[in-house]
Amino acid sequence: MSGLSEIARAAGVSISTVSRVLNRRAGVNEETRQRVLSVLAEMPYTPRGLGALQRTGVIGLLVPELSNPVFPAFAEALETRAARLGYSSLLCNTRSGAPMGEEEYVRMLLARGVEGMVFVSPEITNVEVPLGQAPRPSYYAKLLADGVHMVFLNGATPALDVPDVTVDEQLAGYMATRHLIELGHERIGFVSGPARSLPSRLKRAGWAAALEEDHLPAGSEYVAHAPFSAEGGGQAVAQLLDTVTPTAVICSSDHMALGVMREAHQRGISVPEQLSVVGFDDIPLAAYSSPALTTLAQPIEEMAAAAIDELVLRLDPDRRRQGTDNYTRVFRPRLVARESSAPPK
Amino acid sequence: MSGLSEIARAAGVSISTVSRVLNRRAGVNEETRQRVLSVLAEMPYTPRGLGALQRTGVIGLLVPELSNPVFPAFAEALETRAARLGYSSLLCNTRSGAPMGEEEYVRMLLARGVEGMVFVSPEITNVEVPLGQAPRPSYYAKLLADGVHMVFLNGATPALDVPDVTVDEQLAGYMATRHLIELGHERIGFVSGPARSLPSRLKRAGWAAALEEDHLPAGSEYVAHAPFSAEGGGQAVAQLLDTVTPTAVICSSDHMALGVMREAHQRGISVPEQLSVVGFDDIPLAAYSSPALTTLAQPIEEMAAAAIDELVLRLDPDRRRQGTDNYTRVFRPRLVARESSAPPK
DNA sequence: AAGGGTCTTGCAAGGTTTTGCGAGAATGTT
DNA sequence: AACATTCTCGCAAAACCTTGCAAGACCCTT
Repeated sequence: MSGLSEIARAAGVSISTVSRVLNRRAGVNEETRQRVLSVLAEMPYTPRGLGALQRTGVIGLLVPELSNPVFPAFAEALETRAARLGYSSLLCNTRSGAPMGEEEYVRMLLARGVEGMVFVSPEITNVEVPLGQAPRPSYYAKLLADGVHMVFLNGATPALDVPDVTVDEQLAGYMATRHLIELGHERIGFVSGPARSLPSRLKRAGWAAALEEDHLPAGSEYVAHAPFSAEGGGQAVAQLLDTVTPTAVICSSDHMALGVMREAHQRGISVPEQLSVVGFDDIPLAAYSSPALTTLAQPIEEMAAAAIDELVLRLDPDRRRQGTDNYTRVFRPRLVARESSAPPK
Repeated sequence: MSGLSEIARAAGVSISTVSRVLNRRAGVNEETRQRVLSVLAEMPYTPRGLGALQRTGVIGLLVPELSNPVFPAFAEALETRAARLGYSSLLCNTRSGAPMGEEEYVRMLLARGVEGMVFVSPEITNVEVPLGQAPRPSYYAKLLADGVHMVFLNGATPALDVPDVTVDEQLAGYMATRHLIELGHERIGFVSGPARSLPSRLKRAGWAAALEEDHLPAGSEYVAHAPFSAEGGGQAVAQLLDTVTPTAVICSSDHMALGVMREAHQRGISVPEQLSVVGFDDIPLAAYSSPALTTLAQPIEEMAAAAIDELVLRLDPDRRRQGTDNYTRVFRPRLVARESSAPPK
């Protein structure tokens, strides 16, 4: 949240020059312009006095993609809740195009005068860092230091004092696996998202814990990594079917689970008779696949409400939380047993 | 494009009062507030600071909802194309909450300094106006007069000189029905969206035309209206199955078609053996249902590219289209025959 | 009817951004 | 080398927005 004067000082130019750069006016040397722009990249410009409506009633929502239906579902739930509290939402798809990363979108939103933002499955969860350790704080720390209000949804990190709302991924992995074990399965694969994804690693931990309780195999040969997509799910399950021939798999997302079921269908493997499939998310369409998908539901509405409420609490000067301490809410996933899981033949 | 002082003068209040209204501060009489707001509706407020930023590189995307996966798909395609041309996108879900209508979102986007916008299936298509007649121009005309750049995607109206990109809905209805006729079906129902929806009415016209060519029944008893949702599809097909017992149905959207297939499944009616189903949109998940959905594909990528290119053409002063004449591009839908359609038993 | 309280609104001070203007630097011309 | 032209960029004034404060209006109580 830097005004014109801070940026001018950092760039070693006058306020006027910064103003000219921002307004794309002529009369600024290209070299100077670049210097100002690079400073601007470091400290996002948020007009303060003029035009900078402090209470704009607008918040930003950042989702990583739109093709997995869980993100539109979260977006809609967040928007609905925000609208009820008098805020309108600007939605940004951070992986929409190569040139724009999450960071650039944040800067753009700040310049557009959003009061705060909700990050859904933020970039910060994609890190090659052992479980338990804290990843590099990256630019979120800077935003935080600048007093930008934000909330993480399904993507916390202990390194940052940001309120976060998440579903218990590890418990989800455990519950899904437990469900399959109780049905009598003994070879249970994990169709996982990329290895760098923290949620996938947490789910795997839960999966392994459940299996080890019953002395069932939980080695890495039972885990196949692939991108978060239906195609990825198909690829990953193909790999498992070609090697360890599981009788059941759990998946990192419903979206991947749909790919799994399609691959099974194409191979003539019937679900659930020959292969049980458990998804994760409970996207609205999960009930509409056939067989209807057994899945671990994230309480999307409740989580969205919690995230928005927490953000608004910090936005609203009247009811601003006293100690803005690290606020974490963990939601329990809920098993929704439908048709895609059954005892093995 | 008015500053605070113009608005204050127009509303007959002081600048301070307008400022307070804009910032939602307490201490303004409700009556006064409404007066200011109504003036604000007439002359949108654009603070010098932001409004002066002529080339913000930001465009707005307005979609009616997010639960039907076709809209996220369009949004992502639009964003990707825009990003490639150096524009970042702000996405708004106009039906996210009761209080915010499309119109308010437009105003908000304008105040946030967007350069132009793409309306996907805009409100204007929801009108109780006979086919061929022009609906009331509504507030779009005012935007147009103010020089706001916009493009309609799947929602044109001849009354407005706005470039538009659409799929040929009537042809889609015709092609879907033709496909089923050629398979040998004779009782073909139409699971339609609400009667006020122009696209649904166009599809119905195509459906009726195909049926009448072969002297097959095309009466209103073969048409069931329901909201655009999976639940709606289920309700509508239930109504048809209880009355005219069609051997095949076409649907206003894939989303509805999924509901149709679920309802059939629950009634023990097998698809496609006992009921053929043809959807519309070719959402990414259509290939992942089972049976995989036969559908009429909208060329989403191409349409999105056409819409963005047209908008950017008008935005960019260098390559601005000379005669900004009414530009319309109509895309042909494409039949994607998958598993949900087959000859009747 | 007077007094006190609350609500509403404009004024003016204070902070922020834009812009006209001029000085200095860089480049071109004679 | 001297001068003219153009370009850059800061200064300072103007324009603009926010906010504390006080005056006026309205209502209720005494």
